Amino acid sequence: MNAPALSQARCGDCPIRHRAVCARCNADELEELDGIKYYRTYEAGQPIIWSGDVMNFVGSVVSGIASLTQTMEDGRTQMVGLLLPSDFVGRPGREGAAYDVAATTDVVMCCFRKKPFEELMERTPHIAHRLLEMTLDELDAAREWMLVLGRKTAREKIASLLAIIARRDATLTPGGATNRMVFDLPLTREAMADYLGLTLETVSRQISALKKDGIIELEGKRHVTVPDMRRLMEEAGDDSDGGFLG
Amino acid sequence: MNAPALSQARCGDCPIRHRAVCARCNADELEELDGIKYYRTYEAGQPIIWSGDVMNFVGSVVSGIASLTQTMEDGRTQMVGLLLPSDFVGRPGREGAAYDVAATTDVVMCCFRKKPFEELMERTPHIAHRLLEMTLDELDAAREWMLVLGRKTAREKIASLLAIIARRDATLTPGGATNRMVFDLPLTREAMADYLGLTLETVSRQISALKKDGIIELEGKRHVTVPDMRRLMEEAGDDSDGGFLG
DNA sequence: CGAGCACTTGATCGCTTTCAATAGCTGTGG
DNA sequence: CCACAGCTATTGAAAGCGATCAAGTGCTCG
Repeated sequence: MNAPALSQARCGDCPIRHRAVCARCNADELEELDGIKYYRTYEAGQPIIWSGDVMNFVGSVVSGIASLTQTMEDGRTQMVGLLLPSDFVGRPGREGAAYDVAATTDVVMCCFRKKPFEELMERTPHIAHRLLEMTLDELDAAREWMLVLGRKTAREKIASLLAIIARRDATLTPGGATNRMVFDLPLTREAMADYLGLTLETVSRQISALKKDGIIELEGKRHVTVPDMRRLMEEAGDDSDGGFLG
Repeated sequence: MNAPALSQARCGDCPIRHRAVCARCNADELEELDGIKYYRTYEAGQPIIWSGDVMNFVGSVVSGIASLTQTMEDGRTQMVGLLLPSDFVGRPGREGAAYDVAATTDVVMCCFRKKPFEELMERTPHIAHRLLEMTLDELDAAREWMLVLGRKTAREKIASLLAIIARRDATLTPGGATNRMVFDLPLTREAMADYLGLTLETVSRQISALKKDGIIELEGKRHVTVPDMRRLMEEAGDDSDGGFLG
């Protein structure tokens, strides 16, 4: 993590410049954002926000992965979102946080104090418009996940998760989407279970089964090779390849 | 259904005027909307939009209930949203529909041709801002539902659904939220199953069980009395009363 | 009166959970 | 250097919950 370097970084050099909430901003608007932004870093496993807390800031994930989770009184937890670089955290116009946010890997956040950001958004349609677009995308993702949670088998759930991670990796990697994909799992078995609505034992079993059937290859616990994405998509129960390949 | 009357209705008299996407519009803006809007009615069971179709319009549900569903090739379906009066249908800035939309009860929609609406939105922050707000609310609802789908038991799922319907009824009814609630189920057992990620047999069994245990009373198949909302909320597994009562 | 539909109820099956033991890895301290 | 604690992950055996298969009820409508 190069947080110290980042804390002086200009928005123009920002790695998520073209995908985050500020994607549509012009030079003047960026200048304003520059004035109210600050960076924060979190180590893997650390909480970022507690559900119910007053939100003093909103912001974007610059690097690393964070998770959004809900917990019931008896301890059952469900991950309701995975936050990747450029994803937005916090809801303008609301006081308290609705979910727990935690760093899954080491995370760097670009934060804005909430009030100034809200004021800036009021008079900057570029930001409001981009935020609407991002929120609609998240809503689509959440609804896609509802199908996974409600109707897919354990094996299909695992395959769906691996496919999503592979796809996201493809968008960040030069070379992009190919039929053979190699990536590292950013989640523990328990985090995968929380995301998929399963137990960690079932996750482990199904990963072993996919490995035995040659759908995936494992090196260590986290390094995954998918020799044939098409087969993985079939296992996920998605129609055709979900648009993964051209 | 009084669609003929509605087709001449002015926005000022609209029953969802203060909650829909046009909630923040001033008189001039309403005038513009008035010019591009038209009403359409759908009978219970009819499709409104097919997933993948080109969307020619967007719009608001004026009365009745519509459902948003996803379907896998093998026929498994998951409802991903319930559209109530004032809810918005369609996504500005996207060509095709992502989900099937169908009328669950008889439905009246206030429609806008997509292009003119998008243009109007570009120069009307009041609309864009309200749409962002509504989308954020829907995202919260979707995430709450992810917890239901991923982690709750069949009995808790049914209780959660009944609680949500009761709560929505309370917001529309004079008198509002009380500890004793009476309402009609707007969904068939099958639709409830699709929403909850269950089979219709399990839905039926759990409703019978809740009845046997005195959590609910049934008159016919659809008319529900909840003698004690607190008990229902407990069955749903929600912390305390979910803010239902003051 | 019979067809069609929504719903209920029963019996059985099987997938996922639960409970439990073990393996592999990393870091710490004797 | 090895022992041991602590953590993540794997694997096995048994239990339970919801799905599946199947029959039957009650209602509406032609």
